[in-house]
Amino acid sequence: MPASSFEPLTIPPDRAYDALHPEIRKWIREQHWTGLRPVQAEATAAILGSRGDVLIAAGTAAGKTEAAFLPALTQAAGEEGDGLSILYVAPLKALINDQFGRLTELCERLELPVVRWHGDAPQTAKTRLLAKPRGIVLITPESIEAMFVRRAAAARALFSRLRFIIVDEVHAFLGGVRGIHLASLLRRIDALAKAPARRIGLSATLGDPRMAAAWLRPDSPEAVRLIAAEGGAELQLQLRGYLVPDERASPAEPENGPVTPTGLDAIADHLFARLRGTNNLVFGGSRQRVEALADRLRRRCEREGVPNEFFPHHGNLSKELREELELRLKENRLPTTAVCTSTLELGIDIGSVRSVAQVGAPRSLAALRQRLGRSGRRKGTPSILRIYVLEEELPPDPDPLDEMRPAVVLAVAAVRLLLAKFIEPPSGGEGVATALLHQCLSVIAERGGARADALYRILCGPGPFASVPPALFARMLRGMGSPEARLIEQAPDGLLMLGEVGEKVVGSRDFYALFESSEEWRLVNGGRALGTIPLNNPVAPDSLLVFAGRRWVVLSVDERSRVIDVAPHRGGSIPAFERGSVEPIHDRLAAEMLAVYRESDVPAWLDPTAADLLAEGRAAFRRHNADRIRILERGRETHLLTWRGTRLNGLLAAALTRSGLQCEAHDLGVTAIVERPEKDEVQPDLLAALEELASQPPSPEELAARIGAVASAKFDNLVPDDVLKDFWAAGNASGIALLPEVASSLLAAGRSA
DNA sequence: GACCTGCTGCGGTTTG
Repeated sequence: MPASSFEPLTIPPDRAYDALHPEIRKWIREQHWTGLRPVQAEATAAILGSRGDVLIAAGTAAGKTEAAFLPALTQAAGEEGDGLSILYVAPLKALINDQFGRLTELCERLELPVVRWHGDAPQTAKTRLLAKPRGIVLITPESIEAMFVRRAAAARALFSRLRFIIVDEVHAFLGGVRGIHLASLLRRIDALAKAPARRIGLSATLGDPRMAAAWLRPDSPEAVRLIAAEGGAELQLQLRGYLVPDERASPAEPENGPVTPTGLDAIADHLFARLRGTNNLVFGGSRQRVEALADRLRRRCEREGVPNEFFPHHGNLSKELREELELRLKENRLPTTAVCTSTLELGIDIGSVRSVAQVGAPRSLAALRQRLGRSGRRKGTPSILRIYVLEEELPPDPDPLDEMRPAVVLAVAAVRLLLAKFIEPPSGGEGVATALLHQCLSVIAERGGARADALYRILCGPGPFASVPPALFARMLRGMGSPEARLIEQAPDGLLMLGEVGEKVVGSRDFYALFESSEEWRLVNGGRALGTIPLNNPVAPDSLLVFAGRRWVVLSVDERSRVIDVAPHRGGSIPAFERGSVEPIHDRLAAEMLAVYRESDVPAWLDPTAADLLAEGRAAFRRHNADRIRILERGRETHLLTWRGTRLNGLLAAALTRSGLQCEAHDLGVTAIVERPEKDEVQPDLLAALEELASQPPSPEELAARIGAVASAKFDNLVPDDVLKDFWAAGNASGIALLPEVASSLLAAGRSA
């Protein structure tokens, strides 16, 4: 972002403190702060010394919230009613509650009301605010949506004079349907106001700040002032490898038998030895593995006769159990290790931890960074990261891909990119159609009716729907108004109103959030809620479960209320949580894996087993000549080594179905399964398919028509089929355009004889 | 062979 696009600051950062409200300066002195941190001084200068938007990107402990609020409150102080001064938007209710606690005292002194506005927040404060709207509201995107749909008049009264919109954890809104939703809501808030409010974004460290700036202010991202701070803690790092027996080779466990011993036992032993006595986070990768690890660690404590200090934390555990653990970490009185999924990644206040462990190779550098940021936050203490990777013992006639030890190589590649400070850009494309349909219904509900041209103008200017052409928009509206859909209907004067089905959709409690939620069973022990498991998980009385780090026997199952009553038990099987797809890896991480295979240096941060596995993988890579040859045959299967990320491999696999091939995408590329393995050549149709792909690639529309499952987001089933395919085609066009190049390089590199 | 996030308004009852 060129500095020349800004007007000069009227306040230099070293004078920022003096520009703050006298009452705030007094408050700062009472906190015994030695002064403003650099990020806070810069942000104060930018917010009080200019009129533009500001993006603050810094690590977890840099004091970002104060950097935004101290100057914003300085301007809001003394403002009288008829509208809010500051709207703060956060992705989590817990974050809103944290900030509320930190702001109340200061706002009281400034005589500014501050109100929490989310589903669990007290109603009385909301009602009081509506009587005299002023001050600060802390809110979730879904509650903004609800306000537009249910209390349009209140929305106008609250938002018409806003000075600032502060968005916390901006990185959590980039590249997802929830971010599209919020961006659209911010646009609609601006439309209510006499003058658009300034926007302040708070974010973790970003790979490319320009993308966050474009999200924050789509019509002039170049004018968003960026304030960035690098976290500088020393990093202590180890990658540990574990070789486990091939579980497919061993006979199946009898039902209700003991939990299969795996490499997790060895990992649990190491975690027990290293983490006991301090606070730590262990990221397990899946809820099932979190449960398995926490269970092993707890039993380990029992065996040693010491108090348990290892507890699970994931999205299926009840709020009570999770908050108990969060409080125990924050209070820091008893040593505590949370074994978690990504639940403890975002900025809930749990204090600093001694170390972070990652079980399984990291697949996202953005997430790895965020996780690592949880340790080494105090001055002079290092960040400690341990990565544990499992590989299976090879069968007598192994597959070349297994021989290449991809898990260990992926972990090495991820650490190299971590050290190179690479962070992947947000992935985009999905959910645009769902969000646009949803916002059309929402605007019609807000206004009690709207003309098509007004809808287009309100929603499709600069922002998440900017690239939607009027003709496609019109087709979507026509589809929504069709006799089968009945989402909307047109009055004789042309006004679009909600139709019979539209009324039902908008009236549902399920309308406000744009992400899916499945119905789940509640697990209860003696009246105490333990958490939930998905509905598709079959359980019956006498079934055994491992949940919340303990073993349970099912006492009763109540179909109607979806409650499972359980009691503690010794023995059990691990619940099979809902299975989805794998977490995608980025092109750059796949390319780094190739670099790791090609080179021969062994990083000092590998333990002996990891070093052996890396050497084994590299030897297999050379043996298969995989640097030169990218088409590897093995019986029925032909591996195409693309060294590309998950998204492109998925498109390649889909494109090859055009020639009748069955393909599977994975981390090293795509595997085609051919019909007649007795032929000792590559099936001519695979080579022909690649040649055709190189010379005559499918158009995005053609590929969209071929793919059955383009519907993935919440309201996609309400979007007309042909319209949905056009949105999919538009979202994937850039990836599809790369297919000829990928096909050509596969062919040029050659194939195994 | 994945994870996470959120939720109105009304009428009734209870409580300070």
